[in-house]
Amino acid sequence: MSRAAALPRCRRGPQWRWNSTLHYNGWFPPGQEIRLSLEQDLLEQRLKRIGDLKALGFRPYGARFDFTHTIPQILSEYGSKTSDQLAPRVDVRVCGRIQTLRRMGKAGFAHLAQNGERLQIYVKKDAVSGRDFALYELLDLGDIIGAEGYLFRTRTGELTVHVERLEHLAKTLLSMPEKWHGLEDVEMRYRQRYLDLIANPEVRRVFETRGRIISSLRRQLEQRGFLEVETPMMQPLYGGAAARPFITHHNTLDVDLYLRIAPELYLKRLVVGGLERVYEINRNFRNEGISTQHNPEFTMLEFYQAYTDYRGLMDLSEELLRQTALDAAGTTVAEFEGHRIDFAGVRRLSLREAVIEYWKDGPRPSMEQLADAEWLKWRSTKGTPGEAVLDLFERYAEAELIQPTIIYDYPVETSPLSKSKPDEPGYVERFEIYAAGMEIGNAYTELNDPQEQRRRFEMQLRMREKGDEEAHQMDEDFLRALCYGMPPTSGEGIGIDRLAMILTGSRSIRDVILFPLLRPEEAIGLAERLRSLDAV
RNA sequence: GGGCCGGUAGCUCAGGCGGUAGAGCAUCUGCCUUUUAAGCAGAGGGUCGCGGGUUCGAGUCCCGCCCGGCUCACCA
Repeated sequence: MSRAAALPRCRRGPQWRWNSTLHYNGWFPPGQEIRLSLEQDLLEQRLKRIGDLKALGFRPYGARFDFTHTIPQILSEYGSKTSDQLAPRVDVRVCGRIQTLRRMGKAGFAHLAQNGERLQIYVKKDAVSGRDFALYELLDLGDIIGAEGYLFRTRTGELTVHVERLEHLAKTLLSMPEKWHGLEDVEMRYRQRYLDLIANPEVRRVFETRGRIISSLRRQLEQRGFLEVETPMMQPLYGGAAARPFITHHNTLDVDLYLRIAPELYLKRLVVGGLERVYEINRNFRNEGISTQHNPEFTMLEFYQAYTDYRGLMDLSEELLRQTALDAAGTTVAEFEGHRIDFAGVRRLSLREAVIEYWKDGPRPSMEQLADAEWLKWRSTKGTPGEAVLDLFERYAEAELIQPTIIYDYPVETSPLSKSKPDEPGYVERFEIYAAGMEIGNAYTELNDPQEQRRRFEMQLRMREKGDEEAHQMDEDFLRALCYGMPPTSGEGIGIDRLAMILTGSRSIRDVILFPLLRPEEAIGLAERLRSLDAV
C-alpha cells in the first residue's frame, strides 16, 4: 500500500462489515476480539458530533458568513497596534479553519487560518452564550468556523479576538496533519495537495509566486500590444516541437487526435492572418519521461511578433525576465540550489562559443574544428555535423549555464521551423535561454518561405524514416498558410514551470505544479465507510 | 527503462546480531477562565506497502511485485 492512502484500506470479504458496531458473521473464530481502526472510530465520532451540532441548532456545513475582515487584513491593520490603541473596542467578524486548539476548561484559545495567515481567538464561558460555548466544546482541529467579537492583546501580547458569538461553517471528518512537522510525505503532498496547502504555509507562497509570474508576463505582453489567444489542444497533426504525443479519440468524428506538443503552427497561422503580436499561455503535452524537470503536461508561454527577428526577441526576453522576477519575487535575484541567479541581465554567447568555453576534454577546439564534419565524427555519435555540435553543447555546456544565458545560432538539422542565417546556411537564427542549468526558453526567427519550409519538412520526413520518432511531420495546411505570405516574424516559448522553479527555489517541477501526474491511487474505500455510518 | 534510497498508529518518526511492536502530536475520559509545540492524570488505536521463501520464530534475512523520491538515459 502506498503511504498516500490516508486511510487504511477497507477490508473486503464477508467477515467485515463497517458499522457502528462490528458484526461477527461466522468467519472469525468465536470470541476473538476485533478492533476498529482509529480512522473508523474518528469518522464515527465526528459524524456523531454533527448530530450534536444539529441538536444545538447549528448547521454542520454552515451558510454564508459575512465577515468584516479577512485574517490578513486584520493582521496588517491591527498587527502593530498596542492594547491602548485597540480601545475603544474594535469589533470584527472573521472566519477560517481551526489550526490549533488549546482548551482550558471554561475557556480556551484557537488559531484560525485564512489565506495563509493565522489569528488567535479566545473563547471564554462568561463571554458567550451557553449554546455557543457548547459549540466551542464540539470543535475539532480543521473545522471551519466564524467568530464575532473584539480585538485585544493577551498577556503574552498576541493580537486575539475576544469571542462573543461563534458560528459553525464546515465540519472536518478526518484528522489534520501533524501541527509541528506539517505534512512531509511527498506522495501525499502531491496527491492530496489541499492537505499540503493546509499544513505547509510555504506551499501556498510558491503557488502565489507562480500566479504572479503568469500575471506579470500577461501584463507585460499586453502593454506591448500582444493579444492573448487560445489555439487547439486537440490537433489532427502534432508539430512545433520534437516530442512524442498523447493520442485521443473523438467519437462523433471518429478520428484520432493528438494532444498538442506545442501551439506554434497555429500561432503562426494567426500571424499570417494579421494578428501581428499574439501570445498563448497554456498547457503542452509530451508523452515522455517524468523527472524533476519534466511533467507530461506543462505550461508554456508562446508569443509571436511580426517584423522583428531573433535579435529583437533577445532584447525583449531580457526585459521580460527581469521584470517578471521583480513582480513575482520582488527582486531580480533568485536563490536556487545554493546559487544566486540574477535576472538583472542575460549573458549572450553562440552555441559554438559555449562548446568551446565549456570544453572539458583536453585542449579547446577551434571554430574551424566545430565546422569540420570529420573532426566532429570522432567526438559525437550523432548522424550529422549539426546534431553533433548540439550534442557537444548539451554534454559540456548546458549544466554549467547557471546565470541566465542566451545561447544563439543553432544547426539547421535540429531546427526545422527556423529561418537560416543569410551568410551561413547550416545554421539558423535561433536562441535558447538557460538558467540554473535548465533550458527555460526557445526562440527563433520564423521560417516564412513556404518552399524552404517544404524542404525542411521533407528533411524531417527522411529523419523519421531513419527511425527518428520525434522528427517533424509534414503539415500541408500550415504550408498552405505560409503560401499566403507571413510577414518576417520571430517567436519564442518560455517554460513557465521551470521559470517558477527558479523564482521559488523549488528543486522539482512537481513542487510548482499543483497536481503533478502520478500513477493512479488504488481504491480508497471511503465511500463504503461513509455509507456504513450514514445512519449514525 | 537502469542504478540508489524509502514505505512501521490518522500525522511525524524510532525500532543494534531474527525472540510477542514504541515515542511525540492527534483521538477519547477527567481536571484546568490569558494559553500558544499549553499543562496534569488515565485510556484506546497497528494486515509493520503486497505476496512468497528461509527459520522453532521475520518489522528485521532472501526473492518477486506495488507505490513514491533521487539519479542516469530521453525531453523543455
